[in-house]
Amino acid sequence: MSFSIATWNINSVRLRMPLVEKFLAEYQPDVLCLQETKCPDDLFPSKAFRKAGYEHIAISGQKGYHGVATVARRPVEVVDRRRFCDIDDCRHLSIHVEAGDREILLHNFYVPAGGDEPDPEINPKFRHKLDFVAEMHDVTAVSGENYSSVLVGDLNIAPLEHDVWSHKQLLNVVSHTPIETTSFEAMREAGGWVDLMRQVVPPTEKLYTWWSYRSRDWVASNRGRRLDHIWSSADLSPRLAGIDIITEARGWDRPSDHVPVIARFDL
DNA sequence: ATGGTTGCCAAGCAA
Repeated sequence: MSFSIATWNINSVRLRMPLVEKFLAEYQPDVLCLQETKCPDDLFPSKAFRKAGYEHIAISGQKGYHGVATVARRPVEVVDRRRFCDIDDCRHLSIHVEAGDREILLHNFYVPAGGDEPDPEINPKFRHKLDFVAEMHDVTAVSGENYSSVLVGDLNIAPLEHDVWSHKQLLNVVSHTPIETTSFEAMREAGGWVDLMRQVVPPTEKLYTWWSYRSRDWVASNRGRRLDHIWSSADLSPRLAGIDIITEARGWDRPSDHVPVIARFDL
């Protein structure tokens, strides 16, 4: 059977619910992981999700900032809402979901953006980001005979040279500094995670999931970055049927600055 | 080098 998982930093789920509905109707992923919902749990638009066929909803939200949610067309069981760096931010949610011949442990992450100054000594937000990634080292790709792991989210780091529009010009820009990209890749490899987007698209090819709001014409300038990621345990990688980056969503009315990414599996 | 935009909510802060 086919099974698909989508991830999307929505930048306010309530404001963009019409776009979420459009996306779900058009692409019908089995599971959708959202980040930056900016919505307390009691105000989450559950009704609209149920109406769209996504009756199973796990949320970890707070007022105004951060927040993650995982919605699905089949039952999900919350495994954990982990706190990182001893801060109460809602940046992680993990669930179990049945998919074909196996159970999947699915992590939904919103890694701190890190502020503007890429120096942990003077910028506490950058320090927090580095500490957060360091703490992610013990989030590992657990797998067994009928058990696999997937990790998705807005990880706010573009690790490879062609994950940004200009490697040279972004080397000192938060999201692509060597200290971030090195620890990010080390963390991914230590956890046993496979970068599924790069399994499909060779690292020599440009690949973006985010385009800044601060540009007159995001299409013409095309100064994107790959900040959103889908990783899996090694056993799932041969079952990947494809990756879809829904770039057109950046051009929808009042869009998020991130676009959805979908991984399709044959299970 | 700087400023560019958006969303939170009603002033700046975070991204």
